[in-house]
Amino acid sequence: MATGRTHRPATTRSRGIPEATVARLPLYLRALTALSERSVPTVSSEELASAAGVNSAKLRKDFSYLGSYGTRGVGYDVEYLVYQISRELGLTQDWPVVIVGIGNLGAALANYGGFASRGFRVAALIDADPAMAGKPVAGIPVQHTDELEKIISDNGVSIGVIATPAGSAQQVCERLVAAGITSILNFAPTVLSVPDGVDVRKVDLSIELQILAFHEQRKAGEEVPPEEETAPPAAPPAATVTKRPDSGPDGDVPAVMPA
Amino acid sequence: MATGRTHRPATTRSRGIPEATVARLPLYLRALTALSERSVPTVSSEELASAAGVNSAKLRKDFSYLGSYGTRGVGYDVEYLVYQISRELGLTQDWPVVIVGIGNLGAALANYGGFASRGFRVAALIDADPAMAGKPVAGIPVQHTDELEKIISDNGVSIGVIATPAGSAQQVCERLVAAGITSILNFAPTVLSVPDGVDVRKVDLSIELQILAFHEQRKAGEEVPPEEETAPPAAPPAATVTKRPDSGPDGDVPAVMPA
DNA sequence: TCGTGTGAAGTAATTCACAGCC
DNA sequence: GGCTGTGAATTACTTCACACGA
Repeated sequence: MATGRTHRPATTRSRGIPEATVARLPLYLRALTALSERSVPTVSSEELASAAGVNSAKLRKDFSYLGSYGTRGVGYDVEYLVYQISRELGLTQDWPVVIVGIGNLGAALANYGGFASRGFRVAALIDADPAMAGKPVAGIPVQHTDELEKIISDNGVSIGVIATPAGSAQQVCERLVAAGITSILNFAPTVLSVPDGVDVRKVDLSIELQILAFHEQRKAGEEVPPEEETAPPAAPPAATVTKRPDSGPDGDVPAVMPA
Repeated sequence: MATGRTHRPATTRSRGIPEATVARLPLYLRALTALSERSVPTVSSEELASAAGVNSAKLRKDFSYLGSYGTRGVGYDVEYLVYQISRELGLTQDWPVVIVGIGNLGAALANYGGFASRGFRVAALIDADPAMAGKPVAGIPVQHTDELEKIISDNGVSIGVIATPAGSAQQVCERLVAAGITSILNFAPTVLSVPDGVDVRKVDLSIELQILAFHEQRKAGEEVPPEEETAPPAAPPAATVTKRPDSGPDGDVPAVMPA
């Protein structure tokens, strides 16, 4: 999962709905919306689960936390379920969001159609570069960071997206929080620290690739058998280094990587 | 968490390392790299955990799956740990990746520095639009989809990034897999189906925002107490609809949302 | 009869708490 | 004395399997 919460221990069930379930509701919603467009009236847990890429037991259990919205022997009413999930997710109102940091990524986010179509409205684009100020991106003029507090309070924004370089992210985060933002989606490759009551989710492209590389390496390792010992890596610290019995092939050279 | 695996049940412990631990290793690595740049020689689990945004018990447990790389009473040797985690993640080799779909997002990804700096090399950019062919993005000329198979086999690419519109994603995915790709990072808002042995991770911007909206709504709901009943929503299907005792405030109107 | 809804069972992840080593 | 490493306890999540209602 490209993501993770920060505050509020994952253990806290939000209104009794497990966090893992909440994370899947948008998936179900997307599948249901597609069915709705094709005017499919009802759907079984099996069909919907398959469209959402999960198994049907999980889906039924997930829905059971919301209430009993299906009909035994029949399935779920698509339109009704779309509404119930939308309401549960808070998508029956629209949420103004601000995007801070209008570089390549910020601009891509501003242009991303998936926001507007799901109850999110880009209320403002903010960048620290004065040269950007006034330039329209995705039809919205970029405003300077100086205006940040005013923009947020004037528009009643509670969700902020950080797409700045890592070095500025914490500072931007603090200004957002001070200005009243209580939910942050962070694309900067850095850990944000926020006070209690503020939610942070992060999306880190390089972390996702690293996780893939881990599994990729494993696949490769299965084909190539033992592999002869190469010179052991960087000098261990002055300590007895034990290794798990099942630990993998030794690599070759330390190769410390840049930031 | 912006993400999730697809095949290979999450239950499968890769070489004994829990999936949840693997997902945190890149986080530790990033924190360690920062310490390394500041020439900090050793770090305690407490300090490192705080820098990575997790608690120290979790961090120590995570490291215990890799081996015993610390020194009791002292902490962990930064350089050594950087190497060990890099090796575990497969980052001591570099991984060529292809990015398919060079729109706003694809271009942003191509320009993203975090890839190159961590062992990933953008081997090629691929787009279906003939008008894009030859145009350089991030210094790399875009190639046409026709070349996809050749590019992958010529460069021995095993990791692919899909940044196409949702409608083309599955088809692109199938071509990638047929050409030998075994790990996919999917930015298209769609569920990809892949054969066994292929890993998929997804990043969906709109899903992340929806999860934030859920929690945001909850916060708002805590302030506003009971709230008078509004007219009940969309006509329920012909069935007795039960609701969980603790279910939330009723919204107002169905408001079916577009795709 | 069919498919939902859900207790119960099973599995994974987290946290506790302390023995062991420096 | 301080901090790692790890079994044990806890909590969260998933899957099973079947009663129940349409």
